[in-house]
Amino acid sequence: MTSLLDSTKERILAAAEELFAKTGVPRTSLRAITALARVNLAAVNYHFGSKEGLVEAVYRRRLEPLNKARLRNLERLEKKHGDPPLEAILEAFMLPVVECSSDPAQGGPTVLRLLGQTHAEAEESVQEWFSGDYREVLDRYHDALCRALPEVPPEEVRWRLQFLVGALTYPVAERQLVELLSGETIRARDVGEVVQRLLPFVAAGFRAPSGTAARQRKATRPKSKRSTRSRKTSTRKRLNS
Amino acid sequence: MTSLLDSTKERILAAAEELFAKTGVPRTSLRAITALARVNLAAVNYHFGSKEGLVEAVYRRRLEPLNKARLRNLERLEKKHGDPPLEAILEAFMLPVVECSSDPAQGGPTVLRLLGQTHAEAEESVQEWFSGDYREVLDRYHDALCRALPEVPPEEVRWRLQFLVGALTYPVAERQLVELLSGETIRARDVGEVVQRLLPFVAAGFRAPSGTAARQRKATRPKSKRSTRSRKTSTRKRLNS
DNA sequence: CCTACAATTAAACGCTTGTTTCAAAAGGGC
DNA sequence: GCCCTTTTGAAACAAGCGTTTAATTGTAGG
Repeated sequence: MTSLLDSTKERILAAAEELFAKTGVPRTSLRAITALARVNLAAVNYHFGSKEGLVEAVYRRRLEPLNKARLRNLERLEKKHGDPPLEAILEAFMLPVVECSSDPAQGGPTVLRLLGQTHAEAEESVQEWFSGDYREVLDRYHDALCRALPEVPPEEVRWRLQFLVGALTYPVAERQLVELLSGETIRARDVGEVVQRLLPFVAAGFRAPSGTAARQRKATRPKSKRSTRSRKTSTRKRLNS
Repeated sequence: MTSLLDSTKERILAAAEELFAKTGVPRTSLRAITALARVNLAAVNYHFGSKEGLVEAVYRRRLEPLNKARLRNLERLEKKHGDPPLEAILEAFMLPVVECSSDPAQGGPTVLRLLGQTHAEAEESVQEWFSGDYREVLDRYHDALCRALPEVPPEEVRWRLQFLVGALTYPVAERQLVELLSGETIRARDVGEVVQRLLPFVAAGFRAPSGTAARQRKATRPKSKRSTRSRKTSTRKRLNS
């Protein structure tokens, strides 16, 4: 029983993580992993049972602490304020991503591409357990957000939480693609910058009057002349066609 | 030269699209595709040269019209108003997604999973040409958005455009995952609903005061009345720690 | 009818994949 | 020393992959 930091097991995990993040799980062969980790091919099946077992271990190692940190942050927040303000909640949700991606011991930047691939890869076994942990996180944050936004219907909050996840995951995971698409204009120095820019954006989004239930117009009126209602009807018209 | 609608070529494209969307490109074998399309295995290499050629054709068939529609919408919009209002621009960007996903002839719902996988799959050849067309779209919309939002710095607009793409792509592409995570609470009847809910969200986000430009003004109290401005300083403090 | 080209077919190619086998080496406990 | 368990090692396995070949069929044009 060797619990050294660079044991065979750990080296496999590190190599697999790197290659999974770079080229995706299905395109990464065990031989490429074991070559990079400088271990024997059979070691993967010995330590993890199968490739799928390795995949799950790789994801679990990173996503579990992330979700735990999110829950811990929220708990601490709710202990301080009874009902934390919106920005604090959003920050509690997003900051763990920054933390783990700036700490090499927690995986560094590669983790994020991994996170982004979680959704698309659709690795059956991963999504299974992942949805369990992750769902609890989303539920807890949904509750907190609903208390912070009493004027927004809970169903709408759920949607916006999904929008947040999308807006957070995509630019963070596909940074290189984003940079390619935006030329030199956007160059995220670190994930912290992404979050810092994302926070005001989603905070305002969460506070927006709900599109479906908005008979009320308490919103701050932008300088625009076009009323909020006029575009809505035009939207709905086209959507129903 | 058979240009029938269910020629071998078309049947391959349809089958490939379906399987790519369901299980991803690398996990979909040519044999599975040709079996579903009920054509010979060699037909793929005959008509598309290689698997990569098929992948590119599948993506191109859907994404090219989508991007074209986005450009066309924006053009028409700018002809009507000189500087279109924010919501109209966002709508012009998002609606083509709805249209193509509700029209089976344009691909129907599967297109969206395909779209979502574009980013994660990192299929080399696809991203190459895709980034060309797509970048033009993003650039044009960036210009329009900047004119609609003179108070937001152009760089910030670029970021927010990326957030929009993420928020649009993720729930739309991973609908089944989203539903799994949110239980019965969220059930998107169609993509139109997603867009309809997303529009007010991102519109408010785009209008939010820029987090970076608004350096250290007087800090109002965060607790007071949901002041829009006070949150920024507290955020920055924690992010810099 | 015949020619030429397009399209389809069945079979095989070489290669890579994940996994297994079995023997050798290493690591304590007594 | 020895024994037993854990871990590594090299080699092979069957299965699946994308691709190619070569023979066949289909379909106009002269």
